[in-house]
Amino acid sequence: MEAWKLAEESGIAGLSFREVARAVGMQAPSLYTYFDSKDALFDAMFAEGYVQLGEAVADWVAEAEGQEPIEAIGSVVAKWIRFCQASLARYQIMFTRALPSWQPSEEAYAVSVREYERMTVSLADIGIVGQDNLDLYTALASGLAAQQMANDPIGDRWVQLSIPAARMLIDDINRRNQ
Amino acid sequence: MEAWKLAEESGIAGLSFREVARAVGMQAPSLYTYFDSKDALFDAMFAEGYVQLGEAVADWVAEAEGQEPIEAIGSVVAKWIRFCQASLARYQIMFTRALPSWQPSEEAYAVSVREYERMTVSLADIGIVGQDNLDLYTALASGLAAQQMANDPIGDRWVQLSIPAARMLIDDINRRNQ
DNA sequence: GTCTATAAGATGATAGAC
DNA sequence: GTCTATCATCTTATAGAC
Repeated sequence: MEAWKLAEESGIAGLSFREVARAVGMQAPSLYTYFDSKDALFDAMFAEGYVQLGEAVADWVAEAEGQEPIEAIGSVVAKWIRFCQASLARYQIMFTRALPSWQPSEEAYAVSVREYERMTVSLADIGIVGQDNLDLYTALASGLAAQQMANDPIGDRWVQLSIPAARMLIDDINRRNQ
Repeated sequence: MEAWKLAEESGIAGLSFREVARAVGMQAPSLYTYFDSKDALFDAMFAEGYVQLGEAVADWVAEAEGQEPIEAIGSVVAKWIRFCQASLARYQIMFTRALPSWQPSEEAYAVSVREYERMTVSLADIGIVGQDNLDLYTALASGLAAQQMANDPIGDRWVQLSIPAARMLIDDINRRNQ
């Protein structure tokens, strides 16, 4: 999908249907054969982003196999932040409300829900269960990513805090479970 | 500033200079008397957002006077998330890279730095010092806000986790300081 | 300071030929 | 399926009258 590259410069909200057509060697009307509207294009990008995330997470989880919970979570979060950094546009459409007037279709949304549910299974394996704990986990991870993207988009200032953050969370959960 | 209202519907990236002029009872060319360009308007909005935040934070800190660190931080974070929820456009321009091709001017940026430094002083008062601890704090707070804005923009699902999150952070810092 | 008029161009989307 | 041509509208920004 060429659209990702084009959306990097001015953000997902600045993406032009015409430009996407041009980038794939078409005129704009021809692209309407593949996408009914610009919103349908956003929809495809949203779903594709979650498919990419699903494949990546499978690898990350496999690589973390056998590690202690803190290292496992910390390393997966660090890789997830890198995944966000790899594409601002993808990050914006998947995880923020950069396009308030756009909503994913039911089908596209279902893809993201499936990915969330897979995440909850992985987290349950290492003892993170319950909605509040899951919400605290997503807040911590997305906060590291948000700060990294906003204040150090090509560096690793918050990436480096992934392990300390994971330790903080795991210790907190263990303490409350005593 | 009428511009905020207009930017809510389609996000800060969808804000139109023309529309802003209209909303304040002017034609677009007249508004150029006050702002040299659209970027200059963004600049003024960015700076105004930080002025509003500064005033609000002063109140929040006063209200938290005498509370224990956990309650003090938790209540300020909860109020900060509400501040973000009050305006998506303000949240986007102040805390995200929703406009990748726009950068605040040096003067506007200085306003945000001053606000950050005031925050570090308040946090130092309750024992949160050192860049890593500050970065962990901003990650935690901005993560709660990011999840709230993206997944429950008018609710309080992550707002309610402000105190538990503050407890997690303070306990973690205390443990490391032992 | 504010206006009308306009430049110069982009946008999403459609009609209809081939 | 892809194209040219076009619609209708939007955009930022400027020139110049009052």
